[in-house]
Formats: sequence, structure tokens, C-alpha cells
Amino acid sequence: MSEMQKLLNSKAPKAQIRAENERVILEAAETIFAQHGFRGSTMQMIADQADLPKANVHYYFDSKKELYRRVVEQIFGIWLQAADSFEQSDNPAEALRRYIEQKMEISRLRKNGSKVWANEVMHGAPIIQDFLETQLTDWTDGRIEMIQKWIDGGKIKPINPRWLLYMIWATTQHYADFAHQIETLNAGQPLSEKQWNDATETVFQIIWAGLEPKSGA
Amino acid sequence: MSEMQKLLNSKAPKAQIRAENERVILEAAETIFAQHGFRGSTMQMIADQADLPKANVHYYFDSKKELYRRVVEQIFGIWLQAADSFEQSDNPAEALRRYIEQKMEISRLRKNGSKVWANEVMHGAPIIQDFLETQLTDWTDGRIEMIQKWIDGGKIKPINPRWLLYMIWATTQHYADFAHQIETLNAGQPLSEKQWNDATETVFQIIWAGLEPKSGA
DNA sequence: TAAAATTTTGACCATCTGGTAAATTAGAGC
DNA sequence: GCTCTAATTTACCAGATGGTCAAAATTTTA
Repeated sequence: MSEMQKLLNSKAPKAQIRAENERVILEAAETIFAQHGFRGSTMQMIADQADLPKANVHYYFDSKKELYRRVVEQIFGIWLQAADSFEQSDNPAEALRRYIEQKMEISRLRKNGSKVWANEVMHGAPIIQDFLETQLTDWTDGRIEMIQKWIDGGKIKPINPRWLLYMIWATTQHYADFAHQIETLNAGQPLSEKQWNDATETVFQIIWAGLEPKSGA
Repeated sequence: MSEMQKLLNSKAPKAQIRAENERVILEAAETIFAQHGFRGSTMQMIADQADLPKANVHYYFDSKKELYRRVVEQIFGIWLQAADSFEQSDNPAEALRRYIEQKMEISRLRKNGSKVWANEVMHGAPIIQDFLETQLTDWTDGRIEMIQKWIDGGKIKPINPRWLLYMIWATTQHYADFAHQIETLNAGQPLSEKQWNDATETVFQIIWAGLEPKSGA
């Protein structure tokens, strides 16, 4: 543990020490897991990132698997939070814009979380399969129903709502999961704020224009 | 090695044995790497998948890294092959349809390859950074120029070609990389051929409708 | 202040894994 | 057939890694 940390902790009450250390470890774990995957990450790397001895990490989290599960659960919470922005609305354009903006924002600010999630799903979701089967399925079914109502009401073109959802997820998460590729194709520079805004707007524009029943109306 | 394999090899000339075994190992490696990532895959798992003793795998590929590199290079070749279908054309709708169809086809038939690629890029492309910086950059720049000409010629709406490309990549590759999630949301069943066709068509429809300068014309 | 509870930490261990060595078997060229 | 090269296979090793332990330090409680 660093001198800085020691100094901070020495004045903090026990309850706060625990809360703070768990937070620090979870953040470190998210970073390391995002960079190296589950198996590629070692407890030592996470400990170093958190600036704590390895045994101390094990004091707060029994096993690597438990730590990983906690990280993934936290990420799913954020995912669901963004999902809320896609609430019941009579105005598809507004609802879709809000949702896309929210997901792009998450990709920008919580890149690591998105990567960990992608990794987990890509490897068959061994840890969070139950989440997929319950919460994600319920949420998806609900939104599909809602989009279908838009279609039935003539508010958007008749398309399969499921493929539309996948398209939004794919496009927005791409900016987090493939950030390295995007950066390489951007002369090695991370996207600027202007570029992020432009990309977000373009994503919305293309999708919305593809859904609008009549181009002019 | 299985009796079956032994039998087959015993009649095959040496040159063919080598070619065939390398092929089998590469295929096995792609499957295992896609499922478990680089660090999560063991040479033993790959050997078992290829139905060969571990030492035999090392006989054909010096190290795990080299084997991985070969797998990734092979995948990049397929990626570039698909890229060719997006050739010079005065008809954006046709070119885009062909490219989207091709990429969806790859996602369906070469799911493992796509996953390995995604993994590699997500972890910062430690092995194939040079490919990104040279071939991928060149190809992308070329296509952006081409799309820009469509825009200048009034053939599609003025959008940033780069974000359009990312959108196509993201959407099509999503069906491979997140296949497990999609399957879970499809009552645990892989997408049927009909569903694949429907998804492909929807992706194209939304994107194209979002690009068409005038809806009716 | 003394005892109890919590947190920190270095040393340690069992297991897994990439890679090697060397002996054995099979095929190619003469 | 005989020799030389290529391929197969078993047993093994050195290093890495997840996890444990017990002692020391720190904070809380009485």
C-alpha cells in the first residue's frame, strides 16, 4: 500500500476503509480485466493496479471469480440504467435519440466496462448467463413490444424490432469495444469530443432516417 | 492421435500429412481461441480439439504465440476478401448490399474467426497492430474516398463516411461476436436461415433508407 | 488503557501450463 | 532391403499463478 493511501486510511473509520478499498479494487479489476480478459489477468496485476498487496485483495474478495462476477454485475447495472432512458414514449425519434446518446456516452466514459461485458458474452457468458436469461430477456421483450406499437401506430416503418435493437447495441458498443481499432484509424489519436458528437449524431441520423415512415413529413 | 487419423495418415504422402495436420491444428486453434481467448486457451485444449498429442502441435507450431498469430492472420485474410466485394461502383445501393451480405455471411459461417479478431483488437491488437496500421488503414481510406464521391455526386446523403463504415462493421460483426447473447434472446436457439436472411435484409434496409437522398426517387 | 475486532502483509504452497528431450515409428530415396 | 529424413509420442521440467496462513499493525470498544 502506498504512503498516500496509508495516510488517507489512517484517518478513515473502518467502515469507510472497507468501502473505499472495495471500490478501488473493483475499479482496478475492471481496468485489468478489460485489458487482458479473465484468464489473462492475474491477481497480482489487479493488486498492483489498486496499489495494494495481493493478499489484501484476497482479504476483500475471496476469489478471482468472485471479483470478476462483481465487476460484471456492476457493468450490467450500468447497462440497465442506460436502458431506462429508452422509456415509454409516443415519440420514437426522441426515445431513440436519447437511448443512442446514452449508450454512446457509456461507450465513451465506461469503455472498460463495455469491454469486460463483450468479453464475457463472447466467451459464452459463463458467469452471467442467468442475467441474460432473466433480466435482459425481459427488458428486450418489453422494448420489442413497444417498438411494435410504434410500427402498428404508423410512427415508424415496419421492420423487425429485434434487429433494430441489435443494430443500436452493436453500433454504440463498437465505439468502446473496438476503440483501439478506431484510434488506430484516427491517426493513433482518441476521438475528440467533436468527433464523438459527430459520430453520435450520424448514428442517430442514419437509423432514424431509415425508420421514418415518410421522408418529408 | 485417433485410429481414424492414423489410418488416414498412413496412406498419405509426407507433404500431405504436414499440410493436413497444419490445417487441422489451425482450425482447432481458431475454435479454442474463440471460446477462451488467448490466455484462456491451453495448448492441451487445442491438441485435444485437433485430436493430436500436445507435443505434436508443438512440432508444427513452435509456440502458442506463433499459432495464434497464424490464426489471426488467416482471419484478416478473410476480412480483406470480404472487403473486395465492396468494389468500385457507381451504384451505392448495390455495393452496400453486396458488402453487408458478404459480412453477414462471414459472421454466420466464420463466427469463431470473427470472435478471435474481436478479442485481439479489444485487447489492443498486440499481435496484429501492424496490419491495422498498414492494410486496414489503406483499405479504409480508399473506401472513405469512394463514399465521399457518392456524396459529392448526390448519390447518397452527406454523412461522414467513416461513421458509416464503422456502423456496417459493428452491426454485421455483432451477429458473430455476440452470437451467444443473440441465441439466448432467441429462446436458446441459433438463428434460423430465415432469421439470418431477415436480419441481413433489415440491416441493409435501415442503412440504405438512411442514406438515400430522396425517399421516393 | 486493555482487550477485541479488523486490516495489512510477507512468505509459502499446490497446481497448471508452455515448452523440451529423447526415444520410437513411419515414409522417401536409392 | 537399407539409410536418411520426417513425424509421433511419452515423460518431464521450470516458471507462473490462485489461493492460504499466521503474524503484525491498526482501529474500535469497554
